[in-house]
Amino acid sequence: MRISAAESQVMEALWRREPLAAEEIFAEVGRAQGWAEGTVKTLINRLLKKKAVAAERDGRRYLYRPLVQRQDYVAAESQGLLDRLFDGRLAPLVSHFSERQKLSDEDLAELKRLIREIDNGR
Amino acid sequence: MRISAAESQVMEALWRREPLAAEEIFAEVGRAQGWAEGTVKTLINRLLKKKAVAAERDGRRYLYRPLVQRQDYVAAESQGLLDRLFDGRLAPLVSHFSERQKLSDEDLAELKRLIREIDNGR
DNA sequence: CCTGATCGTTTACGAGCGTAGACGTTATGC
DNA sequence: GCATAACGTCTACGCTCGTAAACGATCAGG
Repeated sequence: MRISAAESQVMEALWRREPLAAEEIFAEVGRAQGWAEGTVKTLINRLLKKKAVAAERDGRRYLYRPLVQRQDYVAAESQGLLDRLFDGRLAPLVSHFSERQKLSDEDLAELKRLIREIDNGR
Repeated sequence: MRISAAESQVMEALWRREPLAAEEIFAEVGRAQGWAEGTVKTLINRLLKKKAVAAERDGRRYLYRPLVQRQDYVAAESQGLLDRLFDGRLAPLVSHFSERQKLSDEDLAELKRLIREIDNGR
């Protein structure tokens, strides 16, 4: 079951801190997005139905936890993009950004460091 | 104006070869996707309304050309993903894939070559 | 000319999404 | 105990998408 864009905002809040009550989720993301409280409630409910979050009672209210891991969500989204646009390969994506002058010196340095690290681990 | 997933299939066909008639687009992507011809016609029309493709008459039919460039589409999608999930930076994305064992030796080699290239250009 | 094939245009419909109000239930302070 | 505030649940509505059929115009062959 797919997590929509608005829903992912709620998930991000839960991935940052967990568990959260509806009120807290609203404070974390709803307000920033300009959402009414009802909107946040709907999103939470849809995520519950999708089994992306779990609820545990806490007195009069519920506390919510993510069931889907951010890792997995990020992996699915990234792989999807890579498959759709870059033939499933990473290098063309990096290449794309470098061609668009979207690679700062800092990015480049980070990439180098990263690659050295990976090399060391093999 | 956003290009949807199904619509992007049509765009991909036009990016590969241009211009194309509706019939050809259907042959290129519709059939592979298991779409009926009507479906392809709808997609083309929506893309026309979105000004993502242009039509020029060719006898009894139209030939379609992309108005949006693949470069731009890819850039928008990629940047969106990066912003949403990786704080707008490329290195964390690469890092993500390496952590998930999604980097083959080949990928790694390609990345190295790429970085050397970029370095030479600076 | 008329008719059928071939295009494009219009209409349709259910699902998901963004957005949110209405309604119901329950705990709690007076 | 009762009114009220605080939660969660249910209902709603317009829009986009995926999917496609129906309809209408037009060209070509008989």
